[in-house]
Amino acid sequence: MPRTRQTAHADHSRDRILHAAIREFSEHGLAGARTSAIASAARVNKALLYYYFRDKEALYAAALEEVAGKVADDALAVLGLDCSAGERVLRFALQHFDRIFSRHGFQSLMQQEMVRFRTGQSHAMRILAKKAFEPMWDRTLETVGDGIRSGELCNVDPMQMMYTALGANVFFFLSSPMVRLVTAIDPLDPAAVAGRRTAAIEYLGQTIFTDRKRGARLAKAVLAATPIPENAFPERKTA
Amino acid sequence: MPRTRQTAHADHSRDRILHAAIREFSEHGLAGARTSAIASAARVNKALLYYYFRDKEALYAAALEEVAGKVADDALAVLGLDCSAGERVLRFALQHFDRIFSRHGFQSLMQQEMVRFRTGQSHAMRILAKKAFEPMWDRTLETVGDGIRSGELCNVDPMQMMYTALGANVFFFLSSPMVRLVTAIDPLDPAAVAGRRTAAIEYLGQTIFTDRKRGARLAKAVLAATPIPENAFPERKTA
DNA sequence: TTAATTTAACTAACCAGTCAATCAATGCCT
DNA sequence: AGGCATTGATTGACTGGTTAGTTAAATTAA
Repeated sequence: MPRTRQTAHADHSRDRILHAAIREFSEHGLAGARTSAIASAARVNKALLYYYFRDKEALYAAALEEVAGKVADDALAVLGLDCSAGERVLRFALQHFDRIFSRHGFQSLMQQEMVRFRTGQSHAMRILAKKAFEPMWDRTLETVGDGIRSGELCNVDPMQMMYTALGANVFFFLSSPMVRLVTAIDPLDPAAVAGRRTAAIEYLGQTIFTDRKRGARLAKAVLAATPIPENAFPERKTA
Repeated sequence: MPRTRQTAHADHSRDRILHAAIREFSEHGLAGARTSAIASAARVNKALLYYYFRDKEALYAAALEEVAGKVADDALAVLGLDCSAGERVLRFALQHFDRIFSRHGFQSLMQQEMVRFRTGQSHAMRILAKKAFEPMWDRTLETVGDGIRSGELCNVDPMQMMYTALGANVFFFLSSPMVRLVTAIDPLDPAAVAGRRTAAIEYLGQTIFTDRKRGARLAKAVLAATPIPENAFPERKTA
């Protein structure tokens, strides 16, 4: 069907709502988010939210889906790269780090949803799992498996490997507010982030490859080839 | 001041409220928690909450403080044990794992608070940092430093070591709802938890000690000496 | 009696969600 | 071309239910 100028403009509104929602939900959670805040951030009347989305929860689900979709697309692109399995794993971990840094709202949303899901009140998550995480997961295990079979990677349980690799990334950002309060260091200072980024990937390189030298070399190469992305989703100034 | 039977009973009510609050807040967050739900879970009239606590936020702060205090006490006890620095670090990491498992509410509460703090709307956190986390943190760095100086532990940045060790624990539990949906495995099944617990500590033993054999041996010993605790805070049955 | 503890009943504010009305393109008819 | 109905997009004003927080009275222990 042909896009008229009107429906194009409408899409634009819908989009602004969705992105305002991602921000608001990631900062305040489902219960804490205010629909009026979303509307005004999107520069739109509150009733318009209900024109495009059934209710608050549907908007929340749409926000989650948008985020998960982007994450999965990015990840699949990296895992489909034309390089060795080991390098793909390194790039995957690096992308994971960079995403949490540059789009912290995404991570925040997912984390909150995990907690909500755990307490047995989330339906959205099932959809996300099928649509975004399952393909990503399968592809990751496949890649690690390839690496092990070819002898490039150490023969350890791929799942345990992922816990270590991704857990360190998540925890670094998760703990940063507390670390900033307790120590004199600000872990989110650009230099500190860059340092941790390098440390995490080099550490992974030295840990998962059978040939440690090669792992270290690859880690350095991947880091050199991948600049730190801009923070696309900066914290809002506190009023 | 002498404890009368009346004030003892009062403390009991206050205590029930506090623990009901920990549960409710950890499951629903500050905004999602309902004061009436807390009151009825504590088998108490809602007005009593406001007799003991100024308002919802004060109750939330008290819940956080209670949790952080317990965590810090437990941790300091382990770090003060009469054994080698390396063993203390292993025990510390194991205790961290066991705490997240057996008192998931604690972890959930802390995580939510980190997000809240990050968006610049938390005052409670500053108090926690000084009261609970700073002593714990100092003591941990001290212990790792001792281990390095005595040659027992590898000379790596203690902070990076902690990110790896604790991050893996947090991430294992954080990701479990998603893993359960995506794979056929339930990571929270007792056997799976026990497996991950062993893997995490043995991995740490093999990674941070200069003498890997000794690290592996110590890890096994510590695991053997520490039974998995009961889940003191089981998930509520979903209605 | 007195002071600490506990409650039933109430209120004020807030907030998700609705509705009727308006606005702006698009196409149609003559 | 110019009016005119149609359809989609958007809004201001409203409401009903929920929930944090209050109050004044009742209960209990010492």
